Amino acid sequence: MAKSPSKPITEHLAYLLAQANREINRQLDARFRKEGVPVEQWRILKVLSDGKGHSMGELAEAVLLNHPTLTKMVDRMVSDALVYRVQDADDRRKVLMFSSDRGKALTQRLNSLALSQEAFIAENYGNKATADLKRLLESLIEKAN
Amino acid sequence: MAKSPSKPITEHLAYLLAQANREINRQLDARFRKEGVPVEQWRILKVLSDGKGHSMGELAEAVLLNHPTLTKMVDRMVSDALVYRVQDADDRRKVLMFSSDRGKALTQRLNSLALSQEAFIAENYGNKATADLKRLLESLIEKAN
DNA sequence: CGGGAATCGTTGAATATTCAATATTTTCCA
DNA sequence: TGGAAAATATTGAATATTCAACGATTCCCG
Repeated sequence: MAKSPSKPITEHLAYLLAQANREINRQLDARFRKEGVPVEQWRILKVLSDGKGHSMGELAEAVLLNHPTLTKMVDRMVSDALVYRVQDADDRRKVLMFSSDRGKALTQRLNSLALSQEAFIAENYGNKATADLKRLLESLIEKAN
Repeated sequence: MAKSPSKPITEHLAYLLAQANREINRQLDARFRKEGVPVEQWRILKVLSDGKGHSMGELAEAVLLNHPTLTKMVDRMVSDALVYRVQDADDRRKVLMFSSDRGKALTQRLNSLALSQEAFIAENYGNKATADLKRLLESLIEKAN
């Protein structure tokens, strides 16, 4: 009996997700390059763009970063005057994050870069395929939790 | 006119991919935990499991790592006696990587953990959905290059 | 052939991330 | 009420990744 060949790595869902994620993220990063902002900061700014004040825990969850990483990234963003911290009066363990005016202006520029990427993908990849893919991903994420 | 709400981040393909990738990778990492091996090392071992000898460039491409990161990860794996380097006789700029016996044995254990994850996903998420998702991802990856 | 340009992999320094431990505040229940 | 346990965010040390520069080899073309 020959050695079992075992499924090639390119057929594993985990690998396909990693590859697709890497590629799409690279393209988005390239668009953000001229603003000098990593994708994670866009996510943070976007979540904060409702003006409401989000705790670090909420943020970490929403932007797919763990706490210490987020803390340090926020430190940098505070240095750049994009966001600021306010201690939560109701629960003084918490810190509420807000976007500054400068942060809001940047958010709009980044949003438009991101939307243009989405449009580009939809165009090259097809509207239906894009919609189907999104739906399947949402459903996978929901099941996986 | 009210401030435009702009598309929520959870509707961006880039975000959905990042989220799904993160979740699936976490689960896989948890399974690999008892072997103490990160997912990237499994990818490397898997590519090398054809016994053929792959250059660092090939490997970097295949396992979604950039060159310096791969070099250092391979250094660690050499220390652990999982893989070894051989200078390519035909092109002495190149280094060919091979899996050791110890590496091959580990690969098999990891493969079976990975397959069990795939089975788990297929079961919870549905065979059809899984197949559809894979197909769409493959096609996205192809288009994106 | 000769030599400049390209390719391949590694290195060192700078940067970023992670893990474990900590400080602070709140919650809960005995 | 008192105090142990839980929740929240940060810190510092250890680890990993990235960027730019380098050394070695091969390619290519004048």
